[in-house]
Amino acid sequence: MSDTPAPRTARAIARAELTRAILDSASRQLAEIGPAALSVRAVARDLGMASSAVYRYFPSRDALLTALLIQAYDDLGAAVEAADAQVTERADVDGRWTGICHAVRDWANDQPHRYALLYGSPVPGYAAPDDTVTSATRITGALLTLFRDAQAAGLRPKPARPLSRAETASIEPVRSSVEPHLDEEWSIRGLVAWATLFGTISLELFGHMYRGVLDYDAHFAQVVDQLAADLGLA
Amino acid sequence: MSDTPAPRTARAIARAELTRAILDSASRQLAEIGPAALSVRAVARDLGMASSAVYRYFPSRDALLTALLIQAYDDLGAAVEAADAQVTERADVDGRWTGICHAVRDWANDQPHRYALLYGSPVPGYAAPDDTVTSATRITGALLTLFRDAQAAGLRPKPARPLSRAETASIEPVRSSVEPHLDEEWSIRGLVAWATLFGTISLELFGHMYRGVLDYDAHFAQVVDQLAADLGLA
DNA sequence: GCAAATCAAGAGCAGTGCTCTCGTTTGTTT
DNA sequence: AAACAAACGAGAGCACTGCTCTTGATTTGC
Repeated sequence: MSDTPAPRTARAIARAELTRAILDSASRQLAEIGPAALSVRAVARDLGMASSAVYRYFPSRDALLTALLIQAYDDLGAAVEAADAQVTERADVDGRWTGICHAVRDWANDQPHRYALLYGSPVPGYAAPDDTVTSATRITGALLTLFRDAQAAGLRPKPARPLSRAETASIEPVRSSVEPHLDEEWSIRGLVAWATLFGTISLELFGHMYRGVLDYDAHFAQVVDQLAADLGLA
Repeated sequence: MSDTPAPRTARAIARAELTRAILDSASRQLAEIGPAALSVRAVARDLGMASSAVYRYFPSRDALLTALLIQAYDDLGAAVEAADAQVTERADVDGRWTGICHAVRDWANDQPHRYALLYGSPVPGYAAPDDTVTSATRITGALLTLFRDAQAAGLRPKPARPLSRAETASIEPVRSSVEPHLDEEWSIRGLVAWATLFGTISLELFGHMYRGVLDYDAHFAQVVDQLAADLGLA
C-alpha cells in the first residue's frame, strides 16, 4: 500500500504532499457530486494549479478514481473492523454480526456516492485492478472471520441444502480463506447472508424500496436479525 | 404509458418513428458501451441528423436515459413474466421461482450494461421519476404474485423472527400489494429473498465474487435452491 | 558546477451537453 | 385558398471535459 518508505528529498516530500492534497480534494468532490461528475480540472482548480499538472501525479482520471476506490474500501473496512472490535465479548458473535452489518449500512448512508462507487455499477470502461481486490478483502475478511469464530464456538446455521458437486468446488476459495476452514453449510449460509446484506443496502440506497418499505431503519434491523437467526448466531 | 392513441398526421407519424429510431440507436449504444458513454451526438451521427435535432424529441440526455430505463424495466419484466408463464403447472411454485430467478440473471448477463442501469448506481442525479416506478413493479409484482400463490397453496416458509412493531408497519405496502394479503412471515422471507437474489446477481456482475467464487453458474443455482428451501417452496 | 530528471503552466485537440437562431415544412384556421 | 402558428432540421456557438505536447523554470544527484 504505502510504498513511500522515506521521502527524503524536498521534492519527494512535496510530491507526497501534493498527491495527498489531490486525493483529498478529489475525495471531497466524490462525496459531494459523485464519481460521474468528478473532474480533473475541478480538482486542479480547487488546488489552484493547472489541470495538466495533475497528470504528473495521476496518469488518468480513471487512475484517480481507482485511488479513491481503494481509499473508500479501506475506509469502509476500517469502519467495519472498528465495529467488530467494539464488541469486547468476542464470543458474542450475534452482537458482532449486528455491529458489522449496521456499520456497513451507516457508512453507506453517510456517503452514498462512495458506497455507489464500491458496490454500484462499475464506472466507465473500468478495469478493476488487483490493488482494489486486496483492499476489498478487508470487509469480507471480517465477515469470514466472524463465521469462522461462530463455527469454532460450535454454533450451526440452519440446515442448508446439500451443495452440488460444482458448487462444492466453486466455493473452495471461500472455505479455505480462514483457519480452520469453513464447512459447507457455513460457507453457503455465509455467502447468502453476504449477498442479502449488500443486496438490502443497495436496494435501499438506490431507491428500489421506494413506497414498498416505509421504514428503512426498521427493515434493515429486521433483515439483519433474520440473517442472524438463519446463520444460527442468535 | 402509450399516450399516442392515433398518430394521424404525417408529422405525428414521422415524430413517432423518429422517436423510436432515436430510442433504438440509444438502446444499442447503451448495451454496447454503457450508460456513462452514451452520447446524444453519437446517436445523432448514427441517425444522420444534427445533434440539436435530437433535443426536439428528448429534452436532455437524462430524459433519454430515463426512457431507456423504462424500456429496460419493461424488457426485464417481460422476460420474467415469460419465464413464469412458461411453467404450465402453476402449482409448481418451486419451478416458477427457479425460472424467474434464472430469467433475471440470464437477462443481466446478456445485457450487463442495461442491468447496471437498473440496479447499479443511479446515474442522473438520481431523480427517479415516478414513470420508472410503475415499470419496475412488473418484476417485483411477479415475485409477489408467486409468494401469494405459494401461501394460498398452504406452503409455509421456514419460521422467521417475529417482526418488530416498526417493521410490521413498515412493510404494510408489501403485504397488501396482492390479494389475499401476504402474512408477516411470507413478507419478510420474500423481502429477504428479493434482496438476496439481486444482491447475488449484482455482486457477481460487478466483480465482487472475483476469485472468491469460481463457478458463477453453480453458485447462483445453489443460492436459488437455498432460497427456495428457506421460502418453503421445495 | 553541470547535466539530467522533474516539475508547473499554457496552448491546443477532440469530444461532450446544451442553447439559440435561422429558414423551411407542416397543420390548422379563417 | 390564403394566412398564421407551431414544429422541424441544421448550423453555429458556449462552456465544459479528458488528455497531450511543448516550453521554460527548478531541483536533484553526480
